Amino acid sequence: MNIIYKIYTLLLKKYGAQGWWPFLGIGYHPNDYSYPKNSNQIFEVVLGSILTQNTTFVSVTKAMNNLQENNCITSESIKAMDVDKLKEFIKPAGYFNQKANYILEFIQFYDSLDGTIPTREELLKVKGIGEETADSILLYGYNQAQFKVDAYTKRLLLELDLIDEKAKYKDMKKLFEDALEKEIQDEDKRRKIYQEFHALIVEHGKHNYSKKPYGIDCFLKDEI
DNA sequence: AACCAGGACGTGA
DNA sequence: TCACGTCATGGT
Repeated sequence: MNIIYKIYTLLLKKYGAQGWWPFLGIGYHPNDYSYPKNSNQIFEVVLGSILTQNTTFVSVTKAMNNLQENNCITSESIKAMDVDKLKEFIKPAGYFNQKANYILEFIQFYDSLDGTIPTREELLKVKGIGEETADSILLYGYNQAQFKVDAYTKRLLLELDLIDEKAKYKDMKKLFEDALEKEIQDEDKRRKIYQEFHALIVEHGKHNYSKKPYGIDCFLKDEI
């Protein structure tokens, strides 16, 4: 077992399945990786992916609830509403001016897809979708085996001495994907692990890599 | 009161 | 390419 996969097993043992997505309604379903099931649910994941940029889960949940309570959780309903209303609903998530525009930009792109699955390159051309959001959309929205890297991931890798400071997003993404491809051959099984792994890193990150100095009580340092 | 959150973009060097 | 400022609300 390589070190990356070992980190996954250790995190899973400590925190259990996180059951990320959906944000809304029925809530999280640990060990259920079947979401989303239709176009509206895919769009809901995109909304969450954009709103969650540099913001906390709780703030995004407020924004998502605002949207749902006003029946504005679909791309069609958002297109039909006033932009200022949209900004008002998503305000708790921060950067509401930018994010409102990002959402509208994505809807144009989403309509042009006509139900087909976008490539990562196509997503990256949409204003407001960077590497992490693209991977989030593909991984949790389209159930594609794309590993998502975030700030916690980099801090963890740094603290475990698996990368250096100047490691870039693609370097870290490749580190995880190469390691997990060797361990897990079945792509759909791997995709489920990608989904769970990132959620586990966030959970571990909240506890150990949120405030400096990072990782002082990180149990992974002793186990690896 | 400073710092950070499930980041991305625009700018200048 | 890369370092840096900006975007903004909300919790600790």
